[in-house]
Amino acid sequence: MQQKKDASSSSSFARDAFVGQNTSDRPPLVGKEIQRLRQEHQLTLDELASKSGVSKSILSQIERDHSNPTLSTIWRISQALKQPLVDMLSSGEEKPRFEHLKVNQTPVVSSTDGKFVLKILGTLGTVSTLQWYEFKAEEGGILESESHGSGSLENLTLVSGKLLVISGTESRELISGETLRFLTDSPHRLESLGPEPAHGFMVNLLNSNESF
Amino acid sequence: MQQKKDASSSSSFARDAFVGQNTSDRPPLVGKEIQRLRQEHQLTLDELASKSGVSKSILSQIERDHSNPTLSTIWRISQALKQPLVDMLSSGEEKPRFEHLKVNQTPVVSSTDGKFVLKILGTLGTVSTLQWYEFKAEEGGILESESHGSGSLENLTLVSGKLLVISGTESRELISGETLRFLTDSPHRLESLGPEPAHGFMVNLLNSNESF
DNA sequence: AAATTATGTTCAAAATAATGAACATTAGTT
DNA sequence: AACTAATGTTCATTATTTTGAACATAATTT
Repeated sequence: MQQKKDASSSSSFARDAFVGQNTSDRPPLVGKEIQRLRQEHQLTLDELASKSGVSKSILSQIERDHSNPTLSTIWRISQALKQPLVDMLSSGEEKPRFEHLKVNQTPVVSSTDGKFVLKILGTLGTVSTLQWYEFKAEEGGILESESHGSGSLENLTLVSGKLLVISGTESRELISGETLRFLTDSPHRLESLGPEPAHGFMVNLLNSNESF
Repeated sequence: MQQKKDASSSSSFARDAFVGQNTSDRPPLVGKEIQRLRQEHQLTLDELASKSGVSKSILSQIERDHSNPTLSTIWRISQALKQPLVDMLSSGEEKPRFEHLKVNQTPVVSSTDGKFVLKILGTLGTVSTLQWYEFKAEEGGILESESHGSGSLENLTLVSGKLLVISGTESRELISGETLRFLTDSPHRLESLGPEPAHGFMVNLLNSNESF
């Protein structure tokens, strides 16, 4: 049965077509976003239609969320607007954009004598493990670490002070502004040489196969 | 006209339905990914059908990429599989372009008037792309950045000063010692509020699917 | 091995997305 | 104000997706 068209089937779409069993949430409404992008590109419906190969009429309906576009259709539109398909779809969804850590929420590790303070700024664990830190160490402050495992990299930047780095049998002395990247597949040690406190950043990549 | 069905319209789909004018690339093939997820959840087609409200037959066809699903359909499936719709779609796309970033995804670090200084401390490119920076900005210094692409994360720690962060429509104010983690899939902007210079550290992960 | 069950695939019908042409509306000109 | 051009919306038709039932196939039980 061909049933009623356009206007009627349109409004029925918005209300009926999406009543799955997830009544709470609904599929992303891409209309607004597509319209925004099209206007940003200074395109008319006709122009976008010819660029994308999607008919003007369905574009009009999609922009007003009166149609439930096909994957292929959304994709052709996203191509014409040079927008990653995924971004277009996620634009509507409200996602947690920010994670704000207050001062006292930042984990701090310090050496036994309190002279070497390490602040854990962040961790990512998807691919391989990544961690980064800020450290401050007064003269004589020492940080001893076990091996982080084969293929682990430590990236150290000294903002101020002087720092002695010993990894395995080798050692280097860092001065303010310098960066050192080294393997941490063996025990290693950082020592603030003073006299001013050492201050810097550190990025650690564990178990990667990154080479340099 | 009802035309040929199933098997025939199926194979015709794969070849014909997608011949837009973007002949080079094609919409993501979600079939494999959906099947993988369904099996991972130990669900049969019948079970997924009743969970999602999408008929078994169309599930079968979608999994074999013999149908061009509707946004609403993909969404209902993604809900049933507890998978963010966006992840499901991007899985098929060739996204492991580990090393090679396209132009529009290359972070534009614009230090406009010299009041905002960004020091690139390091880069790693094996898994996804990782970069980290130190920044210093006197009062009024502004750093404007384009989107770093979908799934990009910026991790900002402020050592001293005051910093205003605007991403999309949201904004946050950071004070000394605080850390902010936010998505950078849209243009964003950092502004030193002064009076003392803002000094901090930034770790950017591009094209990850890390969430928080 | 036949029967039963579980699982996935195809069929005909129904619902709906997509198309091109006609229509409506607004903006700009004479 | 009427005319024209530009842009967006609705209409009738066509093409496809989606559905539920029938069918096919593989796995398990009796």
